[in-house]
Amino acid sequence: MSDVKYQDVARDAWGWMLFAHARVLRALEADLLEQHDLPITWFDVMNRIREAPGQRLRMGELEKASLFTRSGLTRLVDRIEEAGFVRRERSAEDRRGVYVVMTDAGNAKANAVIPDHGASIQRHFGQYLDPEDAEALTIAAKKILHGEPVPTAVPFLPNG
Amino acid sequence: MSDVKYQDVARDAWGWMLFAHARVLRALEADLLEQHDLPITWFDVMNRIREAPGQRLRMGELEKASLFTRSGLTRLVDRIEEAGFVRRERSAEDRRGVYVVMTDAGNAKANAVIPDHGASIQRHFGQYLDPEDAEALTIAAKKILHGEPVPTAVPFLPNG
DNA sequence: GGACAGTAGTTGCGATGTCAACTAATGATA
DNA sequence: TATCATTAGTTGACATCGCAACTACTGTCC
Repeated sequence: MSDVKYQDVARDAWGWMLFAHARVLRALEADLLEQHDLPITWFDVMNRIREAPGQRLRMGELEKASLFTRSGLTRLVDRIEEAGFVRRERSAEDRRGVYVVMTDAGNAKANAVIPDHGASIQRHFGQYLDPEDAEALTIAAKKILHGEPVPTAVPFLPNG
Repeated sequence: MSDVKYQDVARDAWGWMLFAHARVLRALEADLLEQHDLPITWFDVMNRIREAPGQRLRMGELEKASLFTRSGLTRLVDRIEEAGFVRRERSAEDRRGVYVVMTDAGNAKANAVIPDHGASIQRHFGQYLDPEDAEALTIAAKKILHGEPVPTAVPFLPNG
């Protein structure tokens, strides 16, 4: 197989991946909003904080885990905080820093949402894949991310 | 393998796919903007029009191919038109309708961009995948899109 | 041929995200 | 301790996108 042809294979894969990604994401967003009135970006941020030790995370760490920009996160956390699902705490050690912390209301909300969201992923994504397909997809994605920093836990929504 | 475990496999795959998607898309966008001062959304729309018979496409067809909403496309086409890469022509048969048509400047721009964009895809995506990985990814993506309408040609950027 | 449902596309408004500039705190250097 | 580069996070200005409402045109039904 020539180099040119291989490039075509890769380019095709990228195109199809993009299309599939967009369709699934839209469906998941719609489900979450309809069933729980929760934007998927909020849910993603909340899950990352829940996964962190002490259920709290600095803005900078959230940025690395979420692929949002810092300023985008500031505003996103503003909204989630206003809804009462997280709160900000100034860091004692470094007074520039802020911890974003889960609230009880936030944890309750997340616990209510997670089963339905898992079902949504199954319905719009997993249902169509054999286990080998899913494994292959995971392997390919990890290769693409190669040396770059990746989330420690598997995300529900890495990029908002 | 239990159902629960299989759901986890699928959910993991979705998470990793999302992360990989976001990273690659950001890199491609940045390259295209830096090398050719062209937003990737513009490039995507232009390519879809180029692929269409007569290098022209109705707004509604563009909507199906791009996963943008109609109103989003109206404004996106506004901007591309203002830059001179496409133009609108009212349909003769149906005077409600509009064709978006490539201009010479638009074709020249696309021709200049395509090789570099292909190289970007290779650099940020294809480089890390064996041919089998890329094939598996394509197969999985097609399965996910199952019965839904899909683009006739493989897109560079399906979802803007 | 007049009413009216349906279709094509645009527009007003609001929501969300980015970039660059900013404030505030830290830490190293002298 | 004064200076200054660096880091954490926020804010202002702006761009983009979606939903719902709108205009304009088509085609059908009576």
